[in-house]
Amino acid sequence: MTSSIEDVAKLAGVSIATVSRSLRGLPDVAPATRDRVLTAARELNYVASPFAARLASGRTATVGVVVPFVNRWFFAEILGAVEAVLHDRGFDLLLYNLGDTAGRDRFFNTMPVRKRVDALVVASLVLTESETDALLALGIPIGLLGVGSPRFHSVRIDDADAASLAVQHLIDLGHRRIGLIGGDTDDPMRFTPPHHRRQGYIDVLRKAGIDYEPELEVLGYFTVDGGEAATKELLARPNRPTALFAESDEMAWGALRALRRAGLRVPQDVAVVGFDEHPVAELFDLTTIAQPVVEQATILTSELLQLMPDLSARPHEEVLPTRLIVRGSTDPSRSVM
Amino acid sequence: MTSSIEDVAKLAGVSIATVSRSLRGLPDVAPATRDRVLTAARELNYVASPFAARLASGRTATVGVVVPFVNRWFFAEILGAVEAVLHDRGFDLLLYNLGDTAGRDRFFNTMPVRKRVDALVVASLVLTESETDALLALGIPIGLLGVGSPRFHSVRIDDADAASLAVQHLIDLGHRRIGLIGGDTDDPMRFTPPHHRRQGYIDVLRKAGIDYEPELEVLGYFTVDGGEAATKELLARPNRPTALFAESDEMAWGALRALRRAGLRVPQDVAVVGFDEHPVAELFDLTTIAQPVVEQATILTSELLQLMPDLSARPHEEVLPTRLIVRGSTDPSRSVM
DNA sequence: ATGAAAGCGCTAACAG
DNA sequence: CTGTTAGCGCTTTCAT
Repeated sequence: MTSSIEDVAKLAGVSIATVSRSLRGLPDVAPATRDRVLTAARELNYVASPFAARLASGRTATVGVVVPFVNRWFFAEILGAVEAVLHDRGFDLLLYNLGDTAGRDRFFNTMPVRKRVDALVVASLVLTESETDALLALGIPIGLLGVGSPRFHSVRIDDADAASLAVQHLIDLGHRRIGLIGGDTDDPMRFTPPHHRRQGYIDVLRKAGIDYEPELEVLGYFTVDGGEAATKELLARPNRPTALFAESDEMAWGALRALRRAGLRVPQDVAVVGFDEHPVAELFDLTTIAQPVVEQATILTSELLQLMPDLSARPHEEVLPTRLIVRGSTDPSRSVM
Repeated sequence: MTSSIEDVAKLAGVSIATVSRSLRGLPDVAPATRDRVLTAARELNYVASPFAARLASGRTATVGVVVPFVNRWFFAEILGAVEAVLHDRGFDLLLYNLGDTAGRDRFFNTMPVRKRVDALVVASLVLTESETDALLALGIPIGLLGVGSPRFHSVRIDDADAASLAVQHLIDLGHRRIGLIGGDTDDPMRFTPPHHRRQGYIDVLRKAGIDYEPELEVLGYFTVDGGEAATKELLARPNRPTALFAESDEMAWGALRALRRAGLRVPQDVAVVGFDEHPVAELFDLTTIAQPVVEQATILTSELLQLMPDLSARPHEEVLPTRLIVRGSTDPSRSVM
C-alpha cells in the first residue's frame, strides 16, 4: 500500500538516485526527468520515509523543545511560535515537557534527545553546571529562551530593566511605599526572573532615593493564591504600602482579590502593577509589563536553524525590549471597570 | 564520540544481535551476558539510534498530536497530559499545531505524519469526509478527543448534557428568560461544541416548559470581546434576560464586563453561567461547567497505545462526566467578590 | 543462548 | 545529467 523510492524509480523509468535528487530539488536533473519523477511520485502518493532518510543522511530534520510546563500560558505561546517556524522550514518538533523537578532530573539524566534532534530549544531553565555539560555534550546547536548564557545562544528580555520600568511608573505616580510580591528566589525549578525582577525593584527605588524596606517584600510564589496571601500579609502590617509591584500577573490578580476583599479601592487606596501581559490582564484592568513572547521564540528558532550546519558559531545573546502597559490598576483616569 | 551498537558488541565480546536483545530486554539472553552488555553500554554511554531502529523494525515509537491551537488553555492542558503518558511509555511526541484553516488544510493535504507516527491523537476537530478518509488512509490507530465518531476511537464529554446542566441550574434558581451566548455554529474550524451546547440549552428549556426565543440568542464567537458585544446586544433589547448562559468561560467574562459597565449587579440583576472551568473562572467568581480535561487526554492516549498492535479493534467511544460548579455569579450566597 | 546475515529505504560519493 | 553502489545502525529471521 505504501510505496518506496524504488516503486517511483520503476514507474518513472529512472534510478532511485535520480528519484531522490528530483524529489529533493537538487540540481543536475533534467527538467523533463524531474517532471516524470514528480508525476510518478504523485501517482503513487509517495513520501520518503523520514527515518530512512535520516539514517542515511545523518540529519534528523527535527528540533527538540524543552519547556517546564506546556500548560502555562507563556510556554504554550512559545511552543506555538516555535512550531510555526519549524514546520514552515520542514522540521519536526519533538516536545519535552518537564512538569516538575523529577521530570527535569529525568530529562537531564537520560538525555532522551540524544541522537534524535539536530538542535534544541530550552525555555526558561537556569542550568546547573551538570545540566550545562549534558547539553554541551549533545554536540548540537542549543538555544536558551528567557535566560542569558555565555555558552549557548539566547534570546530574552531584561527582567531587571522591565521591573524597573514598572516600579518607576509607580514612583512617577507619587508612590513611596511600594510593596513587592515576589517569586521564591530559591525555588526548585531555579527560575531567574525572580532574582532579576527583584533587583530591578531595588535598584530603581535606590535611584529614586527611596530606602528598600525588607518588610515591604513578601513571597507570592507565582500563583494567584500566593499573591493574595502575600497581599493580606502586607495589609496587616503597620504603615501599609500605597502600591504593589507583583512579579507576575497571576500574583497581581491575587493581590487585586485581596484588596477588594479588604474593601480597598484600586488604585485610589492601593495601586497595582503586574508583569507579563497575560491575556487576562486586560480583563482585570491591570497595569503590567509586556514582553514579546512570540518574537523571542521565533527569533531564537530561526537563528538556531540558520546555525544548524556549523556548531562553531559563538553564542549570540539577544535582548528584546519590554514595555509598560498602563491601565486602571494604577491610573484612575484609565479605569474601565 | 557517539558509539554504535558495534562498539558495544566489541566491548562486551558478543555479537550485535545479542546487544540488541539485551538492551531491549528480550528473552533468551543469559543473565551474565546481559550484564556484560549493559555494563559495556553504560561505559560507552550508548543509546541506540532511534532512526536506525525505526527503519529496521518498522515501528516509529512516535505518536502525533494534532491540535487547533496549542496556545489555548484547553489544548495546552491536553498536550501536557498526552506528553506525560507518551514519554512515560517510551514514545516520542510529534506536535502539529494547525493554527488556522490554512494550516488545517495544509495538514490534511500533505499529511505530514505519513510514515512517521504509529498513532495519532486529534483534538477537537470535526472532520470532513475527505479529512476522515485522509486519516483512515494512514492505516494507524487514531483517537479523537472532544468529538464522537463511528470511525475512530474517541473520548469526550456530552456537551448537550453539560449545557443542560448549566441551564437547568438557572431554571432552578427561578430564571425564565435565559440568554444564550453561543459560538458560531458554522465557523471555519467546524467545532461541534457550539451545536451541542446550543441544543442542550434548547432541550432543557423545552423540558421546563419554557419557549425557546431566538431573540435571546446571540453569537459571542468564543472570545471575551465577542461575549461582551453579545451581552450588550441582549441588554439593548426590550425585556432583557435575567440570566445568561455563555458557551465558554471566555465569553462569560466578556458578559460580566458588559454587565458591570452597564451598572448591573451579578447575580442579582443578571446571573451568568460559563462553560469550561478555565483556571481563571474562579477569579471571576463564575459559575461554570467543569470537564475532566487531563483525564480525557490520558484515557485516549493510553487506549491508543494499548491498541497499537492491532488496528482492527472497532472504534470505542467513551463519554466522561461533567459537573456544575456553583459560584457567586449565579448564587449570591456564595459570592466572594 | 548466541551469531551470521539479510534487509529496512534512503543518501551520497563516485563513475561515466 | 544519470546510474551504481556502498553504507547509515539497527532488527529480525534462521542457523547452530
